[in-house]
Amino acid sequence: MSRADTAVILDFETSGLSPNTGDRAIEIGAVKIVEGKIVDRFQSLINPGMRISPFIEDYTGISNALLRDAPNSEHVMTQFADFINGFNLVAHNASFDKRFLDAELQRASQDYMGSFSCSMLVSRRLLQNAPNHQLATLIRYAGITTDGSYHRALFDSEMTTKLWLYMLDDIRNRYDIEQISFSVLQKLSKKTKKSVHSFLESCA
DNA sequence: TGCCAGGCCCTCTTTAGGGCCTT
Repeated sequence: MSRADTAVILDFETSGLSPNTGDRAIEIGAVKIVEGKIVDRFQSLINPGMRISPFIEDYTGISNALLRDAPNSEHVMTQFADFINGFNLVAHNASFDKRFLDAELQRASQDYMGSFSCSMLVSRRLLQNAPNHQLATLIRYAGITTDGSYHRALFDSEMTTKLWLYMLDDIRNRYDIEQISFSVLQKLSKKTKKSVHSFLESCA
């Protein structure tokens, strides 16, 4: 059984919303957890080979001047493929990060074997009383302290990691499940809101 | 020329529309 508390939690900053319309990754951050403990981190700016918009400069705080001297995608993604090797992956709104991960890895002729789970989909099932399911809102809702700025890749992946571990604890405490498998979290995302409780009780 | 993401989820649904979430 592969454990839900052993994974790489990642986050991309990008030039826009879709690699299909020419957008590129400009920063990647990731946290590696093994049995609930942080064992490694990964962070790098990525030179996208194009100028990013003033909106993205403002949104992320990452400037064109910073990116000019950053390593290219092939270099960064080759290192990152090694970092995630053998691990399952988590991201907040994973469908977004998966699209960029796939596109940037392909450029570097790299691949990965792990499966993806989405902290946002899990939170929609588990934290149904949260005001919304934006990462920053969920962090506040969970009472997790912060000491940095959102919209940077490593900080967001650190926050997603804390949220992920908070939700695993929540499941353990509420449903008395000793060990949660990664596949249970993936299945949880596909349950209807109403069926979450009975599903988790059946896992206990 | 004009437009430009896409997957998930809810509901006034399923022959669809619109909000959420990510940058």
